Amino acid sequence: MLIEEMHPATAELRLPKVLAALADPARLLTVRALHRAGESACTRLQQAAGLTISRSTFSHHQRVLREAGVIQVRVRGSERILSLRRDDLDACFPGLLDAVLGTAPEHIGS
Amino acid sequence: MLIEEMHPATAELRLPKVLAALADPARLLTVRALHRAGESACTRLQQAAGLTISRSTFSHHQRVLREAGVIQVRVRGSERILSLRRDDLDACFPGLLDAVLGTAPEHIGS
DNA sequence: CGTACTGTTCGATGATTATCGACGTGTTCG
DNA sequence: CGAACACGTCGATAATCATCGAACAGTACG
Repeated sequence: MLIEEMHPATAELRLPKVLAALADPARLLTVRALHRAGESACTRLQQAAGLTISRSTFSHHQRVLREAGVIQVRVRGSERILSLRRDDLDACFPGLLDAVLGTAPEHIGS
Repeated sequence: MLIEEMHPATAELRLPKVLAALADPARLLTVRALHRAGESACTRLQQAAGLTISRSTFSHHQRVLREAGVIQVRVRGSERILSLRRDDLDACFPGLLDAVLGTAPEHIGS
């Protein structure tokens, strides 16, 4: 059974949903790691982000980011390659992603 | 009984907490209305933001914004005057507030 | 003092969410 | 084909959260 990967159109992006997606520490680290890596498969990205959560939890976070329009997923073989929707985010929320990516580490952690 | 109003220091501001505070539609509208008004008391601000929620709920939102470091509260007579902590936010998260305030209305609503 | 106004605090409640393990599905490779 | 790998989905659980009304506290004003 092929399940269509949900990717909201650019015009459908909503700020509260994007902010909620970025507000979770695990997802925020994921996005920042994804920015450094350019693009990456799930397991590799989870390691790059330094997340020790279970795979099912990471899958959940990946879904939240995708449904908010923050990341994009494409399939390559048995892997899912994740990448930032940089252009779409910049078009809808100019400066937001840059602000999130540019924030100093001391203002990220607890 | 004087209750100390909780205002985190600038160095204590954390991005996930700020994003979570801004992620709620009511709070997002509040912040944007506060930007337009400059500063405002609770009831007036709630009206300016077009929020039809109860006063206790608005009080809750105001607390979340304050504890995240997004807004500032000072007492004037029987009123509480709310204002944005613009300089502190700009210092910790350059461009973030501008992005949130500058987002077009069609990407705010549902 | 008593009334009106402004706003907070206190449960209570229903909704959302982060997390996990178990299982299923598609892919690659021997 | 069969094993190993990469992920997603399901159901459950515990925690967090948005919301409300009722009660409370401080201020202004007659």
